[in-house]
Amino acid sequence: MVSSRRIADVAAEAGVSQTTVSHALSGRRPVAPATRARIMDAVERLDYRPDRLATSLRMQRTQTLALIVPDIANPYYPASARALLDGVNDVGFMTLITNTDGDPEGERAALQEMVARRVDGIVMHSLATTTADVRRIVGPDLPVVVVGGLTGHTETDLVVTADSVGLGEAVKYLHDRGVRDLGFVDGPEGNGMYRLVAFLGAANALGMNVQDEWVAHTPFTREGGFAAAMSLLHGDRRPAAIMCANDLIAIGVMDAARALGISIPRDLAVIGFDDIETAALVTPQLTTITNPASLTGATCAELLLERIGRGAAAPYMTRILPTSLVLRESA
Amino acid sequence: MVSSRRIADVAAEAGVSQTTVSHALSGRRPVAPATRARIMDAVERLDYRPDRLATSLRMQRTQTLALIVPDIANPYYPASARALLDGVNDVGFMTLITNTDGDPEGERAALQEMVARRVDGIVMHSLATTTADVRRIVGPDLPVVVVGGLTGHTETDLVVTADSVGLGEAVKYLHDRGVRDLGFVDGPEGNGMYRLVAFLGAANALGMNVQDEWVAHTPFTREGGFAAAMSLLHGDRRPAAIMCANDLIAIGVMDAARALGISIPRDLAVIGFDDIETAALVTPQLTTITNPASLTGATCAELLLERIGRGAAAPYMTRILPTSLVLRESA
DNA sequence: CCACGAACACAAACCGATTTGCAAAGGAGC
DNA sequence: GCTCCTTTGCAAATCGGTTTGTGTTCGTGG
Repeated sequence: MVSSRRIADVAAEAGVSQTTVSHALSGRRPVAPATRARIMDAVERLDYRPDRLATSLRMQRTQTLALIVPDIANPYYPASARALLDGVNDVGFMTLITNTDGDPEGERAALQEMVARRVDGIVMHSLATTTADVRRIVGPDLPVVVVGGLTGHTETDLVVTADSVGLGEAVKYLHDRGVRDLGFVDGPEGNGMYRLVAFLGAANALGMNVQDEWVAHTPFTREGGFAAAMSLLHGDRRPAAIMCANDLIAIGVMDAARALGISIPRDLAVIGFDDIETAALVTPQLTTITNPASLTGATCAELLLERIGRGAAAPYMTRILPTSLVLRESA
Repeated sequence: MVSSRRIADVAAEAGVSQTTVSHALSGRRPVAPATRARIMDAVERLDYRPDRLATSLRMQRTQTLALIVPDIANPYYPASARALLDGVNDVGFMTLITNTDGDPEGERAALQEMVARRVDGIVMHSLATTTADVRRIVGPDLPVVVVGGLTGHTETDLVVTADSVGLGEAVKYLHDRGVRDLGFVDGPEGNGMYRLVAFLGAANALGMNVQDEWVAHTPFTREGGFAAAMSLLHGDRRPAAIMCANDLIAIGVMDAARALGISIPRDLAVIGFDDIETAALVTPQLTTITNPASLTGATCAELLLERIGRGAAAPYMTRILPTSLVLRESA
């Protein structure tokens, strides 16, 4: 109630030394039951709560994690963030969240700031930074989970979705329905382009026709998808289907089709990526590829806690999460 | 790169005292340009970055804020959070985010934890705690902005939306269209029920017929809305319109109507609250009341920074943000 | 040649906790 | 009644910075 109490106040109130209070609270050394009771009583009376700052400085751990995302307002991230927060709150961690807008410089700055704040671990949804870059910035010992990087050689723990599986399913589905002319609207250039690459691989494997002007880059937003599709659909020959790097882009593409009087899915099939909640609510309902956001967040929490428990020496871990095609109305 | 450097290392590298390094970096005392250059050089070479923990402990400010929300995965909050984060990042603040699920005990625990972590300020979307409770928990001096509490006597800074304005518009709109029988699906009982109260006020003023069994409480989710509507629409006499405490509930209500073969808006009008992005994408498009999420977050940032600048003595501030009816297809 | 100011070093206090080495008190065993 | 051990408490060092008071050195102007 009054100004915040220090451990010395508690010691005075209980008539013991600071040391004894600390030991009573942490249990690192035995304290007589009667003494402990007096101390607890004083703690209660003074409404004492240890300063986590001082504790952190002394213990060299902050019980704090960092979550670095491109944009928390992008509907994919909140679900993932929620699962992460739930997973780590149980063991007393709080989480600092920051946005980078996918900007490499922003990602670097965010990492440095988090290091300076001595977080115990970082979860990063990286678009523009490799795990090697990350490791170089944060130093060799800090637990880091990168979401969505490249598998294979990695210098952080990794959670990836098997995008190529879902994308392959989707391309095959379109192929089976007779589609041959395919477009793809990717995120901004230099975002890693994993999905574009996986898409092109699958499309090539089935001999699909993907013309260069049917591949566009745009921000991961509804507006971005709209703009990209408007120019992409204006050529004299247009693709029979457009796949997108996320659902918001796909919704924007559907906006554009509507604006141009193109019927979905009859004249144009549209497939998104992520399966955000909205995907099932739009008209027509969006056919998309599930990207298990909540599972991703929970897996990050698991990996990070395991890493914190095992130390930096243990080999890096990679978890691959499944994706799959969800058929609805847009394709 | 190597393990993290301390200020003493920089002092040694530059051949000056620790004191001079600190002064050079903070500018609190003059340092000769040549010396400063040597120091900056050493900082660069060693990749030194001051330990924010130690600085925070000494300076008694953490450059950290807390954002306490019921559920970051609820689509209303991310937009608000993003605006808040943007507003305070510019001045070097990072933000701890935590979820309470609207649980009073969770809200109390979150507040206490944030106080123990010595955050410089708190933004709380409160459902179950009064500003007086908050003030008692955090002590008299900590800057706090509560979103969505009761205006009038308050013990924190306050950002509220003028819910009654939008609700009044909506009720009047329905009245003008000849609707007399009205229902309301509110959030969980004990959530403050500001919207229910405002709704009832507006409905009474126009002589609407709001039967007790047409008012329900349910979680702020799609599933909650569905369940509430299923039982609400089962009576032998049902309302001609249902208004809801948020859009997710409203979407659930529409699910229920569809399941029961009730046509919207012909047989039942549905009006939501918040105008989340999805509202414009569902079918039929949801008529709802705008709740300017992004503006709310930005306003919280402003208020908090102003409060931090002015100190605890300045009188509490209240900002009232506009809401208004957005006509779409569901009513 | 002296006075004065600027630049900087040095040592120490401080923020608020944890942890260690050491000493005192108390009980058990003989 | 004495020794030995266990239990418990105290003082001080520590985490890594910031800040202050004092002292030293150097350069400049009178």
